[in-house]
Amino acid sequence: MSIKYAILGLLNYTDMHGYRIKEHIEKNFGHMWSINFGQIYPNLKDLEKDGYVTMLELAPSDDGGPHKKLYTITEKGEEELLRWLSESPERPMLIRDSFLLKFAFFGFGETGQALSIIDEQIVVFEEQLLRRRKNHVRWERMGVYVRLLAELGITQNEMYLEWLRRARQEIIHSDKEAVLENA
Amino acid sequence: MSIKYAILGLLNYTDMHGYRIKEHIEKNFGHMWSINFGQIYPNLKDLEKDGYVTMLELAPSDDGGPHKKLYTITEKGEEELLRWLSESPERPMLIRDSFLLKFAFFGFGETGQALSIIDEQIVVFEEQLLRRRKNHVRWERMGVYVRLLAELGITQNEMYLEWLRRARQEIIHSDKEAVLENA
DNA sequence: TGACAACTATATACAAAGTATATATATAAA
DNA sequence: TTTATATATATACTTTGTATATAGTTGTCA
Repeated sequence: MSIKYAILGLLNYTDMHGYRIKEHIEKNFGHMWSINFGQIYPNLKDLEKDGYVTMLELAPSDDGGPHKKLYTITEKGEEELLRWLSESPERPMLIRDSFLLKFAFFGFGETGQALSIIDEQIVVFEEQLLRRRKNHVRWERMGVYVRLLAELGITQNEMYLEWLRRARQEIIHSDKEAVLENA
Repeated sequence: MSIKYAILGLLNYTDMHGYRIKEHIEKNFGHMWSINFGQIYPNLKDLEKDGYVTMLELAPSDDGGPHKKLYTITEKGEEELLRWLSESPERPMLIRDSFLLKFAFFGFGETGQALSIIDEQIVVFEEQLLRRRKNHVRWERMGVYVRLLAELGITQNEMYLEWLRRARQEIIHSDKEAVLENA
């Protein structure tokens, strides 16, 4: 239900076609948000059907480029976006993360395997943190809200890395204890 | 794909039926994870079809209670769980949160509305933090991994609350500046 | 120049995750 | 004894996410 509003929100900045929407999300929110064409095109159709956007079909000859469908938000669409903005968000966020799920069951497997997967995660999030810090400069000029979101991403990333490193240490520690108890 | 492994992991602790699985998740991970019967029952059927679990049908007369289907993990199921544990998690976590999405577009709406939604979020996460802290004592006895997960939840929650409060202040600040500029 | 890769662009089938609701029995309470 | 609540399963449906097909455009390099 919220993907429709994500698209509507982007179209409220500027007219776009599906491909451009994906590109925009990837460039600006690629580290914390991703979307697929399989979600974009059907949703654009629905938004048009509901009268929230209008579609202008551009034949290849019109601008030299490939066949495009340019979408523009309507007045009804803007109203709907504002209505949604003023509405309380449904339920609090839920974290669906296959690493954390795995982590919960690491006790059933071998400590060595757990540690090497944790090490992989540390690398992944170190790289992500670098990307986020690099992007932060660009986002600073895009208004409070976008800047604050970017800062949340960075803080959350730093905290998560700290936790991963601490987890690593504590797992090693508790493993040694277990070995001693068995001796 | 990972819900199957969540169920398999729980069944590796002890035999359960669908209703009990939901109850268990709600009690222990209800603040960070939720699951529906519509996900549990079809997945249990699939797991049985694939030979990862066996099912024992209990008629109402057998134990006095209502009709139950007790599921037990098989050796093949345990092997599959261990194989999955040793595998690198697919892609890093992605946060799907309707509040944060809304936040990105708050600039299109009125500052007052944004602030009141932020205030609601603060209340929600203050309550959640209390629940998490209360549960922490119970989780301390459940091994390193579960304890570390609980601690991640608490730290993440504290950090998020701090961010919400800071965001609130900075939005008010930048709103005053905007008013002055217009004057 | 002409073949081939990379990029732009849309579309659809499919799978997984999540929501809503229906059904039935058992137990507790009023 | 009726009613509400808890236990238990099932299924239809919606939303989200993945994979893949199709087609024109641009760039390149042999």
